[in-house]
Amino acid sequence: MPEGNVIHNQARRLSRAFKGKDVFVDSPQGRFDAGARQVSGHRLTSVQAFGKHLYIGFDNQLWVHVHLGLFGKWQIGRGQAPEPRGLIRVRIQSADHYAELRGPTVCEVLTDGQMHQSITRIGPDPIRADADPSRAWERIRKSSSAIGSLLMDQRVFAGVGNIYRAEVLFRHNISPFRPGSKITRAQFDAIWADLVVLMTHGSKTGRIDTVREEHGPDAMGRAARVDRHGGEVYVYRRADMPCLLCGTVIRLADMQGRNLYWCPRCQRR
DNA sequence: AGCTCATGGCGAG
DNA sequence: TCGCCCTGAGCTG
Repeated sequence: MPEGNVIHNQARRLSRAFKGKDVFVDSPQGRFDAGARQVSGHRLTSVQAFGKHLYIGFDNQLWVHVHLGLFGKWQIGRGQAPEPRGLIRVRIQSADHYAELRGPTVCEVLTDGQMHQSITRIGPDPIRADADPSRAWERIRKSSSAIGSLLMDQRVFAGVGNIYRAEVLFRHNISPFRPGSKITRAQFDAIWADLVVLMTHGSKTGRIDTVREEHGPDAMGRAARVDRHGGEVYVYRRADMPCLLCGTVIRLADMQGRNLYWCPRCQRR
């Protein structure tokens, strides 16, 4: 259940384990048999992350494109792969590592042309050095949609998910309901710069920590929330608990089918 | 055993 | 906006 930071983290780990190696690829579950056959036995040449999308390249000019969706999970280990347990869509094995993929929403083989076509549909990714934030700004400044929606739109901010959305808006005192057109250039620049720092950090740790040092464990005499995913956050999954900065009860609403958390006092329209 | 929930995204209406 | 797809964990009985 990953946001872009986790995909980048896994891309690095997959690269370290398999890049430059001849790999055996199969699908114990069977749903990716045909795809696995197209790349198995080939040298794995590249692992790229764009937002929440992962592309694994092989020396026959084919890519395996993976999107984990809400349930997908990679498990990477050293040594021999264990007996398959549960539903394993894809398994990659080299002489000394193995990786298991479960529950992805997308798992498909792409040609080189299709892969490049695919990445043009993905917006700028704050974790990538080659990202162009002006593409995001151009969409936001003329949009009447709520900024809370725009942050979740992968054509606007690639890799931002429900946790970063809630947390970055809290950090900038912006209501998730404010329309994109009411976001100033300075606010956008600050949000983007913050996402670069937060998400790059998150890609190294594999978790999402957003609480500023000065608001650490003793803010208002309350411990900052350590969420189930392992990171320390201000508002995410803290509905009905007091805001760490002002004590107001954190609110929960449904925004396009996803849980939205915010502090109605700290975050202004 | 069965239900609910989750860091996502798509297509139908 | 809704329903549906993907899987497993953590409850409840």
